[in-house]
This record gives sequence, C-alpha cells and structure tokens, in this order.
Amino acid sequence: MPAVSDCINMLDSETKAVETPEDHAEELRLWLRLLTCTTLIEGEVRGRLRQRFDVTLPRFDLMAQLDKAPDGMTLSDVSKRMMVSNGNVTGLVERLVDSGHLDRRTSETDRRVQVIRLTKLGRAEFRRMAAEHETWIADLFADLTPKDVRELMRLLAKTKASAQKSAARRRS
Amino acid sequence: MPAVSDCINMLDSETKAVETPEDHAEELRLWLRLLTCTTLIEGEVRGRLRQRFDVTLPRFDLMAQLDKAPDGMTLSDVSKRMMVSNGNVTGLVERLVDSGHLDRRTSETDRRVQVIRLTKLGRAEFRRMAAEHETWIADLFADLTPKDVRELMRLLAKTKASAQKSAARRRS
DNA sequence: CCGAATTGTTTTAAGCCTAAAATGTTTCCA
DNA sequence: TGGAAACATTTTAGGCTTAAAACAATTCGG
Repeated sequence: MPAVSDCINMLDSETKAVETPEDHAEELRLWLRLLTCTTLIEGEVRGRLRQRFDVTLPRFDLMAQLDKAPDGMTLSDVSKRMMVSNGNVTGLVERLVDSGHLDRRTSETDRRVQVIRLTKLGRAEFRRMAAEHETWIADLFADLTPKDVRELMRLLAKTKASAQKSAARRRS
Repeated sequence: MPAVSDCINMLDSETKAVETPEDHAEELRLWLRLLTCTTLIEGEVRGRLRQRFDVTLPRFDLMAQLDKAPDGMTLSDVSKRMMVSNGNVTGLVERLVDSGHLDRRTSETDRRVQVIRLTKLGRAEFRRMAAEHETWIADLFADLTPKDVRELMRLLAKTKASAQKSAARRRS
C-alpha cells in the first residue's frame, strides 16, 4: 500500500486537499444548534401570540411586513420578503382579508398585480401585538450582553451571505 | 410639567430604569436575522433533499434521530428531540413505516409505548443521504472560519440557554 | 403588430404542523 | 384494592406550506 499515492490523491494541482471525505462535523453541529435556537424561540412566540391574541405566527409576520409598507405591497413582494411560496401568501391574505385586517385591490396600471395594505383595524391590532411581542423577544434574549448581540449580528450576517452564495452557486 | 417626576417614574428603588418603554430594537433585529438564516438554509436543504433523493426534510430529520439510536426510540422521545407535537410524529412515522424505512412495535413491558427503529433499508438510505447532506451544510457555511464557527457555537449556546430560561419563566 | 417569453397570481394535491380532546395503559397511594 | 393521577399515543379540526401546473396579463423582439 503506497502511502504516497494516498497523499497524492488528497492534493489537487494547487496543493489543496480535495476528494477526501473531510470532516464537517463542526458545521453540522452548528447548523443543528442554529435550528434548535430558532425552533425554540419560534415555538415560544407562536404560543404567546396564540394565548394572548389568538393569532397565528404567519398572520403576525405578514402584518409585520405590511406595517413597514404604508403604500402596500404586491403579493410577490410579500412572498419574497417572507421567503415563502406564492401560493402560501394567497391563502394567508385571503384569511386576513376575510377577518377585516387587510385590504386588497387590483393595481390600476397592471391588472396582474394585487396590492394589499393593512386596514385601520389591522394596523391597530398589529401595533398592539407588536409592542408586546418586542418585550417577549427582549426577554428571550435577556442573558445576552450588548456585545453578544453585536457579535451575533455580525456572525449571522456572515452566515447569511455565505448561505446565499452557496444557494446561488447551486442555481447557476 | 415637572421633569423631576418623569425622572422618578423611570427609576426604581435600586436606581435602575424600569417601566420605561425601553428600546429592544437590537434584539428584534437579531431575532429576524436568526430567523432569516435558518429559513434560508432550511429551504436550501429541503430543496436539495427533494431533488436528489425525493425525500422531505421532516422525514430526513426523523431518520437522523433514529440513526443515533440503534435500540430505537419511543414516539415521545422523538417528539421531544425534534421539538414537534406528538400528533405530528404519529403521522410522520406512519408514512415512513408504509414506505419500509421504519419498523414499529409495541413495547413488551409497557403497552402504551411504541418503539420505532430504522429498518435495514431505512438505515442504508439515510446513511447515503446524510453523507451528501453533510457536504451541503459545509458548503452553506463555507465562508465562516473555524474561529467564526466556534464563536457562533458559543453564542448560540448562550442564546439557547437564555431562551429556555425565559420559556421556563413563563410556564411557572 | 404579433407571437413568444416573462411576470404575477391562483389552483391543486399532498404533506406538515399544532392544540386540544379522546383513548388506552400504568402507577401511585390511601 | 380501587380509583385518581400520570403517561403515551392517536384522533380531530383547522391552518400552514410546498412544488408544480394552470391561468391571466404584460413586455419584448422581430
């Protein structure tokens, strides 16, 4: 068994290790921990929204997007921002229009487009929920120092950029 | 308008700010960024699993739990580990039993309990998928240095502990 | 100007997910 | 020992989510 060939097989022309079953256990553990944190917090927020306001998390998220856009958004915009499928938004919006929280109208200039906005009721209810929601988040992250928060922001920005790059690589 | 009383209202007996609509915008932004990262990566993994192996992410996650437990797990165990509801696991397991990936049997000693295991087929298929899955994760996190990974692990551990504490506070 | 590609939305079919109630089983303790 | 409490799972009802196909409207190139 020539050890040399093993070594050669691990090196490409630029002397970087390739084709070796590399150990990516650390990244895997990081991903699982990231997922655990998100699932934990998301579940907590979901439960509190239901108990306090009898509203679901997706509805709250959609209203949060619209609260930032006084002039309304198209369904596609919402879909991209929330990172969910188009069909998903259709149903979500339908239920929120039925409950009187959203106003939906077809664009004057492009009849393909639906523009949705918060109604007065929708905005009032969202603001009320959002104020309390913010305190929940603060409490969930309470043990992090301001420095921890800054550092996490930085590292997660880097993570997001890395993942987006990887996703773009695959699509191309 | 006595400015003094405003000030007094903002201080408790230990001279710390309380009862003030504090600014938790940083924590909120952190939470949204965390959620974005997770959603982005999760969506990417979901898509790759579907395209390469025609398997859903929840099925993959369940098999991953069982791969770590050669002696099998009860449905409750799985439910806690995956942080999903009991009823959810019931359906997921049913489909995986039907497709021949899981073996399910009632415990000899406690007839309430169902013990599930990977079948030979289930284990083989999972191992095949897991190997590739690990490379996807490595690629998604590729721009993070080993130091970034360590630091993120540390901060997310702190975040998890903080959130668990907050959740426990609410339940009590 | 006309057809082809593109864009925005909805529909469809299937699966995922939750909370709460129901069912069956075991344990505990008075 | 008998019944209440605890436990494990399933069922129910409703909503969320996706991918893919279908539909409708606009834009673009020849």
